[in-house]
Amino acid sequence: MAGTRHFDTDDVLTKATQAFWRDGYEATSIQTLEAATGLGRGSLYNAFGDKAALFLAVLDHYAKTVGAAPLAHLANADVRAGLEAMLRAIAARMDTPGRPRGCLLTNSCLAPAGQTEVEARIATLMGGMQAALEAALRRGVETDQLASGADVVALARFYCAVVRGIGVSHKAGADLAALTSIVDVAMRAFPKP
Amino acid sequence: MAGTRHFDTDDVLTKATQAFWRDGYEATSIQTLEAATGLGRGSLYNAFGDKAALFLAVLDHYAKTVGAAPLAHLANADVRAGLEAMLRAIAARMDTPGRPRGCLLTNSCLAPAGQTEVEARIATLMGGMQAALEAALRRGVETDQLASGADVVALARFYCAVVRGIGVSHKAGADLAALTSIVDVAMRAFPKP
DNA sequence: TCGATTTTGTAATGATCAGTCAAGAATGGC
DNA sequence: GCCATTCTTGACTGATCATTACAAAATCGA
Repeated sequence: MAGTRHFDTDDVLTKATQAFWRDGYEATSIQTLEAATGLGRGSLYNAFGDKAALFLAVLDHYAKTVGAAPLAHLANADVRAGLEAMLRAIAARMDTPGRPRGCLLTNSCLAPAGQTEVEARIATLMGGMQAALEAALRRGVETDQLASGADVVALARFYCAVVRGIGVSHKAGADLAALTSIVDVAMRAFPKP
Repeated sequence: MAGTRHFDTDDVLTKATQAFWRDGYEATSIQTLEAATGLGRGSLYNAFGDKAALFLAVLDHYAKTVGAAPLAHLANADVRAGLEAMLRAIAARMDTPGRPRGCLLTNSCLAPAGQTEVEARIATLMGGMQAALEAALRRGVETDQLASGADVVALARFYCAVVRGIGVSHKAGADLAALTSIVDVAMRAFPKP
């Protein structure tokens, strides 16, 4: 029953992402991944390498799909509106039923396996979001939507922290109404032009 | 070498807290706890029960010591000043060298132990902080420091999320300057009287 | 001083973990 | 149609895990 690959890599990564997202890196065993993906042990090791390498592939896949989607709102010409839309999109998507709770990156950031490479990748991917926020805010300064003295780095750090706080709150059981009320208050920290 | 207890319960709990805080519930083995506390396997099981029961004791010990300390600032008559002092104290304490990164409760919430009793305890302890914030903010409304229409529940949720976001940011590598800049921005969301 | 009780150290248990390996099976190039 | 290559399967390995059982040792009440 072999010779050519029996599965689609993206599909397997999506299923593996669900498993890691739901249970965390350490609590997700190879056996769990076999059941989640439908692949055998050997196929997983043959296609992705060891568990840490598979997790790195999962992190990248998550960042490209789930993580990147809300960032598109930052392209809005109105920086404040774009930021708010991004936050609301993040809150709304978290609430979709059947989806693992919280954010995979945030969850994994706090459950390090001692794998330095994994920690570095998480830091890189998280830094990407902060960089995107900084870029959008800097554009806001250039277009006079924010005062020229606005501390865009501090603002980016803050809204990054809010996103992470929303992830933790959701993981801890918060519902959509609670998450959106956090967004409401967070937007009051946005500086006037 | 036995007959009477050779250790102080609080001291052992403090050492066990460090271990769980640093590595997380699952990554902390009984062997690690033996080394961290200086106790043998038998003593640990005899004194605390199984690993989950020990972790519950650790969570309570953490909440009573590390977690409760910053909340004292909320007793300030000036609600806004008390809240800001609490946030700054949390940020400052996180930065102390040698201390495990992040917040034990937040870390444990995101890296679930699979034990429902543990998860329930974490939710309870986290809820305690939100309740303390709500009480302080409600007092602010009663003393006309906040407008009577202020949504104290939403504000409490928001500042709770900020604290969690600060914890994640610190775990992810943020330094004291970064954490305090998050506090600076967060305080701008506090409503004017 | 002596027996009952509690604590401690150590060894052993069964389960589960990540990772490996050899053999079988199906494909593609020729 | 055949061979080399690639993929899958399933059993296996050694390590580590939490937990228990048991015996030695030390204290306390009498």
